[in-house]
This record gives sequence, structure tokens and C-alpha cells, in this order.
Amino acid sequence: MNATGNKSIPLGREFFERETLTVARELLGKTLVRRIDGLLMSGRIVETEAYVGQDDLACHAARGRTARVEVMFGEAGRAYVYLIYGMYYCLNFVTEQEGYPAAVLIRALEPTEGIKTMSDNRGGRRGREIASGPGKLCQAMAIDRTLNGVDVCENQKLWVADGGGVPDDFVERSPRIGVDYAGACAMWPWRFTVAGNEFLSR
DNA sequence: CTCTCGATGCGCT
DNA sequence: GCGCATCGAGAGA
Repeated sequence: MNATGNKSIPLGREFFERETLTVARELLGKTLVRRIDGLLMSGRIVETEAYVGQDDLACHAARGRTARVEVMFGEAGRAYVYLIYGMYYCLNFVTEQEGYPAAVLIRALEPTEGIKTMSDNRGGRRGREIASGPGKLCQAMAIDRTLNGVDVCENQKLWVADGGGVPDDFVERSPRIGVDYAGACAMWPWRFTVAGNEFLSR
């Protein structure tokens, strides 16, 4: 164990049980870890978005409690993985109290370990092309619907480790990407990024 | 560099 | 049927 935390120790449930905006902000700088066939991949989280409750028209749960979003209503610390545009997956972590639908979307990573594997999973793309987007990072880490609902506080295949944080001076907020359909909600500054980071989406 | 557009499957109307 | 919390190829500047 050192100042940046131990990658083998998952963040506990209390981390995810807080307000979604807090979790989204605090996830910046943390390490997303994926283990598959004994192989370890990891990356520093540099971009997140908060999706909060049924009044947030951009939140999948705004249309009610359906089978797809059931996991969002569940226990904090679960992964919510869904298919988008028929071909990409997006990874979220469920937040807040059971019964309240909210989650944080992981939008971009700065690859740190297992970069070769992630690059291969991305068809040989390198550097910022590996994980600078929610679909890209899932492809890089081979994250798909089989991980939907897993408890990342108690899991051997997917978890979040400490890996340090980001000072307030380096945290920027902006409107969420790709939610123009959500009316006024689309303008809320619920996207969190590490200022000036090379590995952000877009 | 920027912009446009097609891919592709599933949940919901 | 419609539309989506996306991405990358291709065209043009």
C-alpha cells in the first residue's frame, strides 16, 4: 500500500452510496481495473457523467422502472452496462440508496496497465485512441453485458481502486455529451473532466 | 483539421 | 417501427 492506493483493493460500497455528483467528481483520478483470464488491465478515470433520478430526462430511469434499468434502482456499487447503437457498450456505476435510480457513466480512461492487450482489443489503435470514449473503453477492456449487475465492491473481474484523486483546480464541469434530446437537462453541467487531459473523449 | 453519415440490435411505443 | 449516454470512414478544406 502506498500514497496512490493498492490496485488490488476495491473501493467500498460507502464510496458509491453518496450523492451521484459527488461520486462522479470523486471518481476522477481513480483506477478502473479489469481482470480477464488472469490478465490485468487498468486505466486512470479522466471523464465521468452523472445520471440522477427520474426527473433527469437524460437518465434512462426517467422512463420508469423497466427491466433494462432495474439495476440502477438497486444497490450502490453495481455495474450498469448497456448496449448503445446496437454495437457499443457503456459502463456505469450505480450510486446512492437502493430504490433511487442513479449512476455515473465512465467516459474516458488514461490507460496505465495492460496497454498492449487494450490496444489489441481496439484493433491496434494506440495512445488516446484506446479509451477516449465510453464505447472505446469498454471495447478496450472487453466489458459487455455479462458484467451488467456485478458488484464491483466484491468482484474479481472488474473493480475501482483508489489510485489517487484530482485537486479541485484540475476538475472541470460541462454539459453531458449526446443527450440533446433531454431538453433543459441537457445543459446541466454534470460532466466531469480532468482539465487539459490528453485522453478525454471528443 | 472539420463535417457528414452509416453501422447495427434492442427496448420501448 | 423509432431512436439511441457512439464510433470511425471518407470527403473536403
